[in-house]
Amino acid sequence: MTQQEREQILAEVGTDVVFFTMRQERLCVLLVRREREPYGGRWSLPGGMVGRHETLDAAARRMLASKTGVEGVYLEQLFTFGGISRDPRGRVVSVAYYALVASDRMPSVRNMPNIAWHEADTLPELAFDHADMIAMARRRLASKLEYSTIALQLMPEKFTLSELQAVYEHILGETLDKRNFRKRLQGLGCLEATGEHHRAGKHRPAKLYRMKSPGRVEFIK
Amino acid sequence: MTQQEREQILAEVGTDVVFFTMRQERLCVLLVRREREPYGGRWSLPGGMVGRHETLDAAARRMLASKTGVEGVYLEQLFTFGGISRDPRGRVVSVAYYALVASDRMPSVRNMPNIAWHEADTLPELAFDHADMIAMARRRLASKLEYSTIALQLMPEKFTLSELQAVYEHILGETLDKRNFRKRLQGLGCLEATGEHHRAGKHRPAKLYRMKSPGRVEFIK
DNA sequence: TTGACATAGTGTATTTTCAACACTAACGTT
DNA sequence: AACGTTAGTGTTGAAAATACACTATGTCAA
Repeated sequence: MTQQEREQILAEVGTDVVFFTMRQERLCVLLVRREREPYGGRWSLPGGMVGRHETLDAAARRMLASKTGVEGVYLEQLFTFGGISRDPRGRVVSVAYYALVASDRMPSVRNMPNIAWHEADTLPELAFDHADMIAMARRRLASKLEYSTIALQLMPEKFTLSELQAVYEHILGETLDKRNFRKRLQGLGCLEATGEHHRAGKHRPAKLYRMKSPGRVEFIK
Repeated sequence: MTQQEREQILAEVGTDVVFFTMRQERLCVLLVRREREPYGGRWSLPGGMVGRHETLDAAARRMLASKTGVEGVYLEQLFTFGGISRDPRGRVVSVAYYALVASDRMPSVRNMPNIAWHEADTLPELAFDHADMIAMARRRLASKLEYSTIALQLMPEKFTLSELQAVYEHILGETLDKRNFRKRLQGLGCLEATGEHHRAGKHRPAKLYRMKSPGRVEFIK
């Protein structure tokens, strides 16, 4: 392989992260407003180039930490996007990730006008192929709800079963039967009651639960 | 970003393809013997660098075509491997794919001593992180058997239900009940009897089936 | 204090799906 | 014609998923 050929095939490798959280029972995605061209002014996913001495996972975590300061969240490789013209500046292959953060660990993005949580159902026009990435991440998330405990990564430390059900319903886009839902989730054996109660209005307080092994995602069935 | 920083983050992007077929009821993987260092003499997956003006999928298909001549096979992105030291020559990020080819379209690799099909159960020591790629591809293939018709991509144009069952059993590593298997597969509605029969020994001939939509992989249930 | 309201919490009956299981059919061979 | 070998076929019981409605416990206001 000549040096010239070698130049030919070098590319930039980036990562973009679809960062989900729940806010007011809505699934939200963290977006960053681009300052420069291309797509100046448009919203985009947090992302950037992978360092020469950095793994892909580490790069994705760095993207999150640099924009939000959060660490230790659930992160999973999603898909690698390699369209030839996906970045008008040149060939950039992007390894997309998705991440989940519990709503109580969700970083504040106030005072940062160029970083904001957007409802996943009503996204603005996005830069690059980021809309495709988000769509794929949503599909992956929804399908993982069916066979893993991944939804718990979106919950705060303590939560009620009704809140958990609302998360499932919102992501799946369908309503679930309350009794069947509770039977199934409690049957998994990865939740425990805290003994505390959550008072939220003029009605019966709800029991608070927590994960037995926070951070652990289990496959079920 | 300075030019120097830009150099820092350029990487080579390659693809490696885990190419499966069935031979004598065994799952096999196409391997290529490396001629040069590193890992000179070891077996490796067919792979190479992604061209500057080539999508990732196209690159993966090119790897297959250049080694085997086959085209139009089932191909799916598997995972992107980005370990820092996975290639001792320098930073190479590899987008791994896996591919399936029907046994009757399986290319001949005779007269090519450096290309060979190896049984997936008894692989030699492999170059780079290719053993990880194959292991992941096998897991993915096995799990897709459960919820898609992907196994049909490994079958020749016409096949018997017993042959199909043998493929399932081999990949899943467990025996299946004949009646339940036939009930399920025939119930999918993607097979049709050809009317022909397959004579193979001193016993009752088996009906031959074909896919209604060859090449199409459907999700089930 | 009591009645209205709102959400939490609970069990059973039915349907559907999955799993286990054994014999007859058709061909070749001796 | 009897034997060996694989093809082909239904039923039954168990388990899992689904559908479904009422009581419990708090707040608030009259």
